[in-house]
Amino acid sequence: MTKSKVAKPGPKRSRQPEVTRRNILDAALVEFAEKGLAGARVDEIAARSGSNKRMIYEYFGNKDGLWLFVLERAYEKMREEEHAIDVARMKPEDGMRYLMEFNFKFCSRNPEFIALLNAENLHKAGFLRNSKKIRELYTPLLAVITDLLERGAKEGVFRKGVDPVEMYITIAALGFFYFSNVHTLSTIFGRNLLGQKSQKTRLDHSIEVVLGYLRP
Amino acid sequence: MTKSKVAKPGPKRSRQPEVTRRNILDAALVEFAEKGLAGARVDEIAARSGSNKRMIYEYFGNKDGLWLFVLERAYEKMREEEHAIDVARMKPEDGMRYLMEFNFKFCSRNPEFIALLNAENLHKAGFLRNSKKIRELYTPLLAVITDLLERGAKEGVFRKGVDPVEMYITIAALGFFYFSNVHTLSTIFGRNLLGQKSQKTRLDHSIEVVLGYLRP
Amino acid sequence: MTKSKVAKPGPKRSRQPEVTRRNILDAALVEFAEKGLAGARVDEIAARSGSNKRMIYEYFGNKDGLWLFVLERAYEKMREEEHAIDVARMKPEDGMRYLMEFNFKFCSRNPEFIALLNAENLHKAGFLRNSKKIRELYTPLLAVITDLLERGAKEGVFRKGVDPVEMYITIAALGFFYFSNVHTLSTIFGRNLLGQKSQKTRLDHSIEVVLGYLRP
Amino acid sequence: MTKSKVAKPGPKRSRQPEVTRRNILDAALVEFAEKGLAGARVDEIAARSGSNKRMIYEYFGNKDGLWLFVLERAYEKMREEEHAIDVARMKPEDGMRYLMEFNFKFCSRNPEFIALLNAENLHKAGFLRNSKKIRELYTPLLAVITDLLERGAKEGVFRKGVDPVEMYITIAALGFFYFSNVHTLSTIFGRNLLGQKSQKTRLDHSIEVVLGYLRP
DNA sequence: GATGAATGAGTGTTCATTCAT
DNA sequence: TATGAATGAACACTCATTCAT
Repeated sequence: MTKSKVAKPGPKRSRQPEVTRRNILDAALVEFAEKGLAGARVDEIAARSGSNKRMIYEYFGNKDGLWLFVLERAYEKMREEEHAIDVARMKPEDGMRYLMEFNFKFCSRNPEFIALLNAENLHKAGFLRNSKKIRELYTPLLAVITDLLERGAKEGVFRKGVDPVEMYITIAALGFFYFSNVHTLSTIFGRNLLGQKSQKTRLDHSIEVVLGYLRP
Repeated sequence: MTKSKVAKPGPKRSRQPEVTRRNILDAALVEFAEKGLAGARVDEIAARSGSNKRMIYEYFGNKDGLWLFVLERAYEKMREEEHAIDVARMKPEDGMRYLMEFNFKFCSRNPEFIALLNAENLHKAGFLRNSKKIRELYTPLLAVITDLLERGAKEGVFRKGVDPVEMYITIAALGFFYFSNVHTLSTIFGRNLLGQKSQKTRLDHSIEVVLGYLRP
Repeated sequence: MTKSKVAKPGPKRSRQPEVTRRNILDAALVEFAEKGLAGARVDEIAARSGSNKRMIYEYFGNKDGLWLFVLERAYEKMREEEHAIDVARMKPEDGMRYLMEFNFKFCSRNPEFIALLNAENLHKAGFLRNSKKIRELYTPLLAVITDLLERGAKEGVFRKGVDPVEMYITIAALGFFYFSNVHTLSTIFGRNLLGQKSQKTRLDHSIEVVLGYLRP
Repeated sequence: MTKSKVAKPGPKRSRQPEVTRRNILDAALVEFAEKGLAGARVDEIAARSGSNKRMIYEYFGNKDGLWLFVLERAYEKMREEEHAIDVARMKPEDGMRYLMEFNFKFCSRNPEFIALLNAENLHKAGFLRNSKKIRELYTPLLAVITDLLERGAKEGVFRKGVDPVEMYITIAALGFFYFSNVHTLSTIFGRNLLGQKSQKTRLDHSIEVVLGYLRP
């Protein structure tokens, strides 16, 4: 186990700040999502990133700073995808269906996002509240929902007077909760709710609940 | 085991195993709910409990063991309250309304339960899966929902063919998600969603969603 | 939020891995020899080494790992010195005399070695058995003894048919036991057996026992 | 010490001070011999003894006090057995043979004694030195050896001028060392030295060494 | 005399963070 | 910019010992 004193040539000194930064963020996302803020290990993030601890402190100040960056990045990603949604020309019912499917599937393929949000809620959104960046990322989904509800009501296919914020929360809940609690639910019901079939059944039911409710 | 004495230990050496045990569990519930498993501190739990660390290890083996006990106790508590629900003689619609209200308000007044469940899901329900005790506590709510759906369908006030498990998840989601994500949602929407008014609005909306969906 | 930390200067960050490592091993040897494995304190070793606890775990994994390294090093040291012995050209009787003296004096000036071996025997050689390194360090003394016995027998100055392994154990015993039990023996006999004179008397006697036995 | 009572304590509350005392000492001997003073656990001793910790402190003051009692008892036992030796009427050579066999076999069947003595030497015989009781138990073996050497010399079968104390140490060494270091030796030589055959070979060799040396 | 709950000072180990190179 | 050795505070957990019953 004797370590040589010879100065090592440095096998992978990348000297690519942006790459290093991104590698750290990627590694941190995984680690934080797996273990939460308190459970995550800076050493582990450094190892996973292929970089080293010093760089984490260089770029992000400290563990908490890194957490904030990861959180901001996760929100950005979601918002970017949400922006891609265009239901303006869809029929209200189709639009709502599409939108719920998007939300459901986003949760399905981004379990880290779920974990991150739950952790952030554990901290009473302390980081989020201090992030100007995130507060500015007002969810565009709300605008889309508002538009759909208004058009639906005007066309007589949706009931009137539905509050868009409540509708938003309901839609979010129907997707998020399932994946957020999938392990405890699977355990209690004795089924693997992450299976393809279970997910489809769940999505169909959710859509039916919302559309059933919206019908006048 | 005498439980006649008050929970607060005397000046020193109270010598009441059951009381000590309970005090530790109470303190642990608070600490775990506030900081999660990794973030919780055994020292802090000991201090809060008015006892000392050694007793924690005496009664619960280690931190993980304590976590499991706290989790089991939280589930038990919920199940006990659920058992008290009797909607057998209510009209299906009233029963459903009552049941949703119960679920919503349980989440509202037991934020620790929310935090605990989220943390347990972070661990992929690893503890839950190993707890025979909890697995046996099959949620009685499911039976109640099944009964309501059947009676409602028979009486023609509810649509037919609704899967009780899906219905259960939907109801749970509509209550749990709101309180689970209340801090991030409050931050993003810039309102205090924990206010009485917001809660009432939310509950009313949720009930309306479910009943609107169920109407044939 | 995660941990409150204050930056302290720290007077000496030597940054010399090999030196740090060695300092730890040196300190550990003393501490282990003085108090055994269970009685030794990692804190104490860190303090004596002039380094800190974290480095111990960095280099040796844990207390047991450190013990193993110390043990291995002690064996290596003995083996190195043993290698320096060259009795090939000495007359058998002189060679045997020299060899016993070496063994006796090695024990005399390496009391830590004695303590270490006794502790390891308390653990039923559990660490030794798992150390590939040590098992490979087959004692060269045995080869030397074998050669002496053979030459002596051939030359007619030593009795024939003496088992080298038994001879080895006898020689080892006559040196090791004295120093291993010197404190209890001194107490019981009411003399300081560590004195120069006592040691000389003892060595002379031991040599005489072996040579007396070996004479045909 | 009354030995009339049966060793088995009652199901609970035995109210037999002497029995409790003895059970504790028995348990402590095993625990101390297995793990040394520092490594032994008071809890474990209490559990093994079938009694409880309070009694240990009642009877022996503290852990160190218990150690001293165990040590004294071990010495007493050895001295009692040594007293049973009667070689006064044996021929010197037979006497010496018998005595070495006794010593060897005593070590063989009392490994706890070995462990205890080694531990005590680790502490530089600190406890022994403070035990008036033990210091008074001057080894009777020495007298026996002196007698044998004198008779042997007078009869012309043993060499003259052999120091009895040196002879005592040599004999002790030849028995004690083998069992004291049996695990490390077994590991290094790759044989189980505790086997019947190995022991016999060893004893025969030891006797031959001493007798070979003593012959004029 | 006996029991076992209670205690506080450790004890090995891990962590986020800093600094020399 | 990059590296990884170094640090001390904290962490989970253990121990000998005491005390109420």
